[in-house]
Amino acid sequence: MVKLIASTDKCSVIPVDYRAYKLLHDGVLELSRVESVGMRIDVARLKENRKVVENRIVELESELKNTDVWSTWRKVYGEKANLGSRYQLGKVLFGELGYEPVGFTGTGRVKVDEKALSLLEIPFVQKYLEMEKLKKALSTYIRGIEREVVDGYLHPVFNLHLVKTYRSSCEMPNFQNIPIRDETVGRLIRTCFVPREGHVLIECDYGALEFRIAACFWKDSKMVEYARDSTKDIHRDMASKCFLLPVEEVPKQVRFYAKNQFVFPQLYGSYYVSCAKNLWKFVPDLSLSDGTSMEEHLRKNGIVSYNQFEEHIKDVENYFNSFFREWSRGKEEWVANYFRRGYFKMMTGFVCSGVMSKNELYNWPIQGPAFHCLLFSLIRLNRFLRKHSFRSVIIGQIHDSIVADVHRDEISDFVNEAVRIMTDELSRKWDWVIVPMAVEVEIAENNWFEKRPYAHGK
DNA sequence: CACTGGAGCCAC
DNA sequence: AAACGTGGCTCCAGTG
Repeated sequence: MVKLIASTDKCSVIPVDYRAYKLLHDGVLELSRVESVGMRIDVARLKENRKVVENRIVELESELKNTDVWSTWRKVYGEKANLGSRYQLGKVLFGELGYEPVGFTGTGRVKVDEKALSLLEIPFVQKYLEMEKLKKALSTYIRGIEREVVDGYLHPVFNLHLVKTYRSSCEMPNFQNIPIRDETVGRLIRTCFVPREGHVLIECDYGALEFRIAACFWKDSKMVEYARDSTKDIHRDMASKCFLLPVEEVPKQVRFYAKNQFVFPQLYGSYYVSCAKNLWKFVPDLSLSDGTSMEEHLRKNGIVSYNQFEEHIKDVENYFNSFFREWSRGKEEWVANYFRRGYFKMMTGFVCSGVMSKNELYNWPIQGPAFHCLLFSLIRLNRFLRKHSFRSVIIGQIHDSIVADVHRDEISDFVNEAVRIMTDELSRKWDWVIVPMAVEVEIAENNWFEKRPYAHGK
C-alpha cells in the first residue's frame, strides 16, 4: 500500500535544496541496509512471556467477571457484553452505577481512558486497567513482534517519506515505540531484544537534541548559553522556578515533569493554564529529597489552591518569555514571515508549505532538523562500518538515537567513531550547528532491557 | 465482509 | 480565539 502525505504539497514550485534531497536519498539506502540486517529476537523468551501474560489476562478476566459490576454489565448488554469494550464500560459505570464522568471526548462520549478511570478508585476498575495494560503488551508488542519475526530476526521498516516534518517513521512492527516507562511491561518486551553471539547492544543517544536544535534555530543567546554549558540545565532551572525550590534541591522526578509539562510545551506553543493543570496533577505524587511532600512544600510557600498555583505558573511563563527574549520576539516574526510567504525552509533545506498552525510553525523547524542530525550520523556511521569491514551493525534508529549490535572486540572503536561523527563531523557538516552536541552511550550485554550508561571519552 | 474513524496507548 | 508536536497499532462501533 502506498501512503501519501495529505497535508503538505511536496510538489510545489519552491526550489528544494538538492542537499536536502540527497540526505533522504542516502538515508533511504542506509536504512534499507539496516532493515535487511535486522535485529535478533529471543523467540523462546518471547513465547514464554506471551504465555505468562496470556495466563494473567485469563486470570484477571475471570476475577472481573466474578463481580457485581459485571452482573450489571450483563444485565445491560446481555450476550453482547464485551469486557474489551470501553464504550460499554462507560455506559455501565456512568449510566447504570451512577459514577460522575470526569470528562468527555471530542464526540461527546464519556472519557474512559486510564487517567479518567483511575480517579474512580473502584477495585473493579483498577483490575480492569491492569488487564488492559497487559492486553496492550500482548496484542501490540508480543504478538506484533512474533508476527514479524523471520528466523529469529526482526526487520522493521524505516520510512522517510511519510512524516510532515521530514522525520522518520517505523512500522511492521514499529520499533520506535517499544515500552520503557512501565518497568513491568518494558521488561516483558525489551528482554526479548538480544545481541548476536559475541555481541552487545549499544545505543548512542543525542543528549537534549531538540533543545540544542531550538537554540540553533532561534539563535537565542540564553538558549545558546544553556546548550553550550554542560553545567547548565534548563529543565532543572525551570523546575526550580515552577516548584519554588533551590536549584540544587530539585529532585530528578520534579525535573522530569518540569521538562515534559513546562519547558517543551512552552517552546511548542502551549500556555500557562495547560502547563499548570498538567503539573498540578502530579503534585500529590511528588516529594522533596528530605521526604517533605510537594503539597506541604508549596503550602509553606503560600500556594494552597490550584488557582494560586496557576497564577504562579503564569508568572513563570512570563519569566520564561523574558528570559529567552530573542526567542520570544523571534517566534512572532517567524509566524508573520510564514503568513507572507506561505512556506518556510528548514535549516537542512527542506521546504514546508501548505496550511500550518502557529504551533506547527514552532515545532516543525525543530523536530525535522533534529532528526536530520541523527540521519546524517547514521549514514556516516554505517558507511564507516562497511568500509572497515566491522562485524558490528546498526540495527535501528529512534529519532535521536542509533541502536547497534556491536561485536565485543569492536566496542571502543565503534563508540569512538559514533561519538566523533555525532559531534565533530556533524558540526562540520552544517554551519548552523552553533552549539556543541552531546552523546549519551548505553550498553546492554544480554538484552535491551538491561541497558546501562557506558562511559566514553568524549 | 470490507472499510473507516474514534479512542486509546506506546514511543520520541 | 486558542492553547505542545510527530508517529504506529489495536480494538470497537458504525456504515455500506
